[in-house]
Parts: sequence; structure tokens; C-alpha cells
Amino acid sequence: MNFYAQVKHITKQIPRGKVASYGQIAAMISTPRAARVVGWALHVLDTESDIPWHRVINSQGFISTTCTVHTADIQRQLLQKEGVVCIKSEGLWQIDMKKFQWHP
DNA sequence: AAGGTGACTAACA
DNA sequence: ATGTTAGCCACCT
Repeated sequence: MNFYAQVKHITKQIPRGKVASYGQIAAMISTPRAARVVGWALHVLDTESDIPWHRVINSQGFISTTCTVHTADIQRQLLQKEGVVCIKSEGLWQIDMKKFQWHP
């Protein structure tokens, strides 16, 4: 089913200054429960760099990467560069979903 | 080939 | 309200 291509397609449509959650994207490609795979898909696809992978975060608005190459700090910087406000919350960076979540 | 893992979630206790 | 459990689906060993 070319899950990756689907994830890629959706993720590319996220506008600047907006974010989406893994579950949200999974739901858009008619596989609502594949949130984990979405995360992994981004992990793999980010190498191509034509995808705004940093605009994808978990449902609570937290940056949840564990990837040592693409750290939360990098993601935060990319987001802030686009106008997304990141708040440091308990050592983690959080985004205000009410304001920045993408509503397609 | 089969089982384990994960950048997730929503439902329970 | 906070901690745990169980589904999820593709990739890796």
C-alpha cells in the first residue's frame, strides 16, 4: 500500500507555521491506528529533506523525536523559524496545538 | 519465518 | 488526575 508515499504526500501539504499530529496524519490516509508507523515513516523520509517532518508532533503537542541526528532542539529551531511558538515544558518543547494545529 | 521494536493513542484502573 | 495496557502496522534482526 505504499504507506510511506501516503505519509509523504500528506506531510508535504502541511502549511508553514502549522503542525499536525501523527495520529492526525494516520487518520488522513485511512489508517487511523498507524500513528507509530507515521513516526517511523518520517524518520526514514527525512533524509530526502523535501518533507517538513518537523511539523509533525504527537497529539499532546510535544516534540517526541528520539533520533540523535534530528534532535528535538533541531526540530524546535525549524518550527520557530516558521513562526511556530515552542514553549519549554519540563525539559521538553511543547507547541500550542490550539493555535498551531493544521486544520485541513 | 517469527518475534521484537517504535518520533503513537485512546481507553482503563 | 496520573499510571498502565493493549492495539497498530511496517521495518529490522
